[in-house]
Amino acid sequence: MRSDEYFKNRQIYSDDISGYKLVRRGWFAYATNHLTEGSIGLQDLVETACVSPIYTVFSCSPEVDENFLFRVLKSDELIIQYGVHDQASVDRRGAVRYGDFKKIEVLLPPLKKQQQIAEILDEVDRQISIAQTELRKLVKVFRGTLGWAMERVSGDPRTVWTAVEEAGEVTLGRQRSPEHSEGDFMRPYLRVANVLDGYIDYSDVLSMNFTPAEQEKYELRAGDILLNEGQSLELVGRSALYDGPPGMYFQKTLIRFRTAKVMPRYAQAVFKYWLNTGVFADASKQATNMAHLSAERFEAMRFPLAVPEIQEEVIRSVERVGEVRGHVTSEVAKLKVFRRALMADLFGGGVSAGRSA
DNA sequence: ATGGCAAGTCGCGGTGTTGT
DNA sequence: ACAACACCGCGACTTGCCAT
Repeated sequence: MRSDEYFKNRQIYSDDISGYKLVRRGWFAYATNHLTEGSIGLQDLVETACVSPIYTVFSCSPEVDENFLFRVLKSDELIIQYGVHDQASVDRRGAVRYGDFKKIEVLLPPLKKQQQIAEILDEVDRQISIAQTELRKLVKVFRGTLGWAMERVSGDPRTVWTAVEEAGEVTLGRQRSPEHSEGDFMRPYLRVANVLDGYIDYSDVLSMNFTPAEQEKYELRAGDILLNEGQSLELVGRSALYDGPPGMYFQKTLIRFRTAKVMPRYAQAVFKYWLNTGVFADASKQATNMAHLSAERFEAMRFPLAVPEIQEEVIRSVERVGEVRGHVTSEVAKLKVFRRALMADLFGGGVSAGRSA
């Protein structure tokens, strides 16, 4: 994409671009020292573009469909190949010289077949992007629904307003420190990176040592709500309900809210509403490069104790939207699997082997 | 000892320049 | 033109000082 679109309000490229390389429409360019990260592209925006001299520029021969080749060059399989040819230098990353790059072998079906494959992949990608647009709309619907539900809460005369600390128990997690990085009681713990908007991501869980006494204090129970204590202003207060098994702990960048007075899912909806409407942002303190909602300020926030019937109403309306969201999300996941299977076929499919570049 | 938060580190997606 | 080397800005995450 264009540099000035990617970097809004600042110029990244040199003032003098006379040394830049030209890339015609249909040509490829890859960042010589970042190829292992998949930094390769097909120029299809304008007749002629230019890139920093660090890029290697090439075009393909007439028996190769560039859209097809682009898909292949971007595939996981080839990105692994790039790693093999990467020559690391002192710096963070090495480079893949064109001399090595051009020797990488790829399966090359007849031109007609290449075009078919590229079309199918285009279609799958289009479907994925439609579903993702749908998801974005649902996020708005969700906001609206939640806002409406919370109005019901504040409009109900039976709702009692109380401090967060009265509505439940607020605890900060255990701080990380080198002395806890090993020991006899290594236990998994959650941190900011795991607590996303409304759900917990377990794909990267770290562990540290928790003594039995600490385990008692920091163990999570189903129904606990975890909130981000500090981060950028928009992310402070992002929360999710913990519904996993015992044996999981949490770190100090998270605040735990444990309640017996209201339904946990209702409480999480309230926190989500606070996140949406900037209530958390207002309560946080912005330091030089990080915002913090302290446990103290959180405890003092005014929490609406709605009657059970209204709580259930909030949970139901939020869940209805959540269900549709779940369907679309799994649709996207399926399309991605389908796409991967197609690519895998291409690499294990035993079509005649050829060479490109 | 606890917890608030300033400041540091590191990864990532980018960028250049210099010597041969 | 290529190979090697070097840096930037930002955000995510960690460290550890300091006040209570």
